[in-house]
Amino acid sequence: MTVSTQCNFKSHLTQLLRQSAQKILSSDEKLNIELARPKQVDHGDYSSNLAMQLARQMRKNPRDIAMILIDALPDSPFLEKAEVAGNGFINLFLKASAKQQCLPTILQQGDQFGHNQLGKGQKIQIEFVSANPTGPLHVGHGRGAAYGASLANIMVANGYSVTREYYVNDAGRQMDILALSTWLRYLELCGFVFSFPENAYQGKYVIAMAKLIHEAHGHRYVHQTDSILLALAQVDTPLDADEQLDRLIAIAKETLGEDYAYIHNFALTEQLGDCRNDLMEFGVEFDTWFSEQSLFDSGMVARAIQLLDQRHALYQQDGATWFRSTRFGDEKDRVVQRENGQYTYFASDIAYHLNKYERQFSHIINVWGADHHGYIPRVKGAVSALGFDSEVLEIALVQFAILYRDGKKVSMSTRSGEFVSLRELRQEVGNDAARFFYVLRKSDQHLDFDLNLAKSQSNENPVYYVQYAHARICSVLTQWGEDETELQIVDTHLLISPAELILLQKLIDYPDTLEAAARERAPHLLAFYLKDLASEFHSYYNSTRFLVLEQPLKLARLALIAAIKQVLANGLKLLGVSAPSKM
RNA sequence: GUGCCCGUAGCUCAACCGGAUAGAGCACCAGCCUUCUAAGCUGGGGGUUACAGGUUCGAUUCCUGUCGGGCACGCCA
Repeated sequence: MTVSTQCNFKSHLTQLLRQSAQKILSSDEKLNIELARPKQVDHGDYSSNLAMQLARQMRKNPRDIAMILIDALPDSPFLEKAEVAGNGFINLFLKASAKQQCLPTILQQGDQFGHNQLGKGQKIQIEFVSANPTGPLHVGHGRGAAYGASLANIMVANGYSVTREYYVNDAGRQMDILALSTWLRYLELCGFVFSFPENAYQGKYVIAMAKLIHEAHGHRYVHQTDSILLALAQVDTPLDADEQLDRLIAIAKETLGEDYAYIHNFALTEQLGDCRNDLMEFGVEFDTWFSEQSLFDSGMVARAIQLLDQRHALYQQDGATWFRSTRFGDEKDRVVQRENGQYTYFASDIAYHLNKYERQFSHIINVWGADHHGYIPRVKGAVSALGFDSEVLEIALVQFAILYRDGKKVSMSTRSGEFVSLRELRQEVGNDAARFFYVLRKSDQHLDFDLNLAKSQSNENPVYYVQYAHARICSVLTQWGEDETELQIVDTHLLISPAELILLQKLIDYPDTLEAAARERAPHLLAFYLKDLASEFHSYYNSTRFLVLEQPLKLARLALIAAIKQVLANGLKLLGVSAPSKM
């Protein structure tokens, strides 16, 4: 790959420094040369601390080393000058012509500009959202969705072959509680009176499902209600609330017989469909919806546990089967099969990860809510115990979004039905604002989501700032009225004002930013970049007129803003945000 | 109590795996529309990076301790 095809000056200059260092150092050791973009313009376009790093082993003054390195730099058509500064920084200045020649490249590459082959087509899996299908997605899930979807797009742009996956917890107790809740609401609709259990699902959507069943099938699923009504009436029992609920579930299963599966399946299908639809509208799509139940049906869970047993990672105690996760750094061992013979959630998760590894991904990224961090050692431990490289598995923790309404924290609980749904949020602030807002901070930081602010006049939302820059450029190009493809071949050497050179450099930074966002699994870097680029553009817009009389100057400037438009659109696309041509 | 994450301007957040004078936005103050979209721009004030030590040429970043906040510590999922 040549410099001009990607405007990749960073790697070009790194190569120059490496060659220079190799001339000086006789030994052929590995050099970690990192070029930084200095904050101040008089520190050059790129700077290196290489001389300081070498100071100790060479036993020389960093400044002296820097001088030697600069003298040994190979010739480059792009390098204007190299200076020693500060304690021994090497500051590198690009020629204006080097920056200018990138414009045609950007315009010709279009929506591919910034993309690279870092991933070399390696298969990578990103599993995200994976919320229990027991109710609507809430704003916390929204963050995981926005993060995962953006990260997936970014990885694709970096040359990875990405599988987006949603793990559907369709096998556990939570689903039973949903089925029970639905049936009880249904019984209410059929005229039965009782107090609905507090720890069952309270949401209105449960009543809506019950209504659908009632409308379609009348009283068909009432069956014999004596035992359930009796159980519901038994307030004063020695059982605690959870045990009560389990008892109700058992009664429901017994009473409904084969019809229990219908209610269960109906609720699952309904909620999963709602979830899928919600995400699709949010611009979040998956390649695979992986069913937990399928792991049981296919015997995968039994096979995984058996495999652990063969590797002597299990033992029996108190009637249960335990996994020796303490061997792998966990605080305590974990049960995989209960005294009653039932597998735990952890058991199916082990099977799921066995399945993931058997699919041979080079990287497996699990996007989890930060409340699951305690779960990491046991899952990684299980992976190691199965004989796989646990480094392949990465856990990206996403902190929850904390909602604020009228300056007060909104408490959220799915059970009580007191939460703000993702759908509600999207309707109120729009998909674009929600997507951008979600990735506007580091994923492992708490996100304070001020509903009033998000709902209020949108000019306070940074997404509009970026979109506005795009729309302004579109407007100018429309008024120019000529064919944009002409701009791919214009002479750009007239772009020499400070603002123009800053903008050119900013555009050149885009591929580096995209690479860093992938390497660090950090979409927020892209969001911040876009804000910066938009800021530089708005400033330029106010200081410089584009549609001037001089043809060459006009074309050069139009080429510049057309390239800015392209990069803004490319970045927004990766974040799942639209790039409007009018606002 | 134990473990993990975090603590940066009044508020919300950055800071490119240890670099140069710690940066934006919001809010506040003062300016800019007969010229390509004012959802914009220009300028200004605002900091002992929670605190105390340590490591080194150099620390917001790494180590130790203290204080403060979040989360997790089930034969739940």
